Amino acid sequence: MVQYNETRLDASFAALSDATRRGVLEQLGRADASITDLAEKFHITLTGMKKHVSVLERAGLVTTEKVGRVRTCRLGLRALEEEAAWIERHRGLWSARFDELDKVVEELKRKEKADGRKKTR
Amino acid sequence: MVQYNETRLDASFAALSDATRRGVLEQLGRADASITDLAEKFHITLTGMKKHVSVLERAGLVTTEKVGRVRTCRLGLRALEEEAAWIERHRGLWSARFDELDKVVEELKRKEKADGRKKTR
DNA sequence: GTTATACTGAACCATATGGTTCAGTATATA
DNA sequence: TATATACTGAACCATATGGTTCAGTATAAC
Repeated sequence: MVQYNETRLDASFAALSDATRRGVLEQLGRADASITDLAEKFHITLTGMKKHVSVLERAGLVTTEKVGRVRTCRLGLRALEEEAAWIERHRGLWSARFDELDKVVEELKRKEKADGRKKTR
Repeated sequence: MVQYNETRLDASFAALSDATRRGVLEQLGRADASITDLAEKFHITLTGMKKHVSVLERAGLVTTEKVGRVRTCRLGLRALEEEAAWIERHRGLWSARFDELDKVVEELKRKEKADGRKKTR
């Protein structure tokens, strides 16, 4: 019954798939920054950085506020919760699946041993 | 000192940014499946599904094995560990950052109150 | 009032993505 | 051996991405 916003997951995983944008998030984790700050830090044009920030903003990972001529970027409040939930849920499925396989293997081993007489745990 | 494989993170977050591929992972969490199985399940062509599976495979999230004419897909062993680690690490930064802001706010409140005479914790 | 700063938007470019169709190849099945 | 199945690869299409340049607008500083 876990309900994910598929569209937002699309947007945020896509946002995370770029090293520059992950870097920006990391940076904003340390301090708020203007578009200019970020553009300089990552050696791309202002316009280029603006685009990255827009992507992060659309994904809800960053919020921005313009005061005077400066747009300040900060981490979004929502912050990776949904993404973490999705991944954790699937890590669960994953390991359940592997445990299951393990059990089958165990069972096979057990039977093999039993056939060879001795019963082991 | 945490070292991520940036290229792989790129690939796997990109792989996760598509709802069909997330569905495939979910499906493979329940049972292994052939390309045909998956293509039918998601109502796209064989060729289309093949591409999705290739993307997941390149990201290391899925492994496949061809026996006879059937290619069986299963979850990769690596399974989201790096992605989970990245996200968890940054959730940490995130909340540290917000705690910090909270502290500043607390401090401001405290001062305000102190100015109004009474000192509160 | 002029100039410098900080951003914004449009347009362009090369490449990638998600999908298709069509034409194979390889392997089972009858 | 003939036929059906399961995949594979090439080619195409529309749209998106990550980047640029260039031409603005708005605000601050002199």
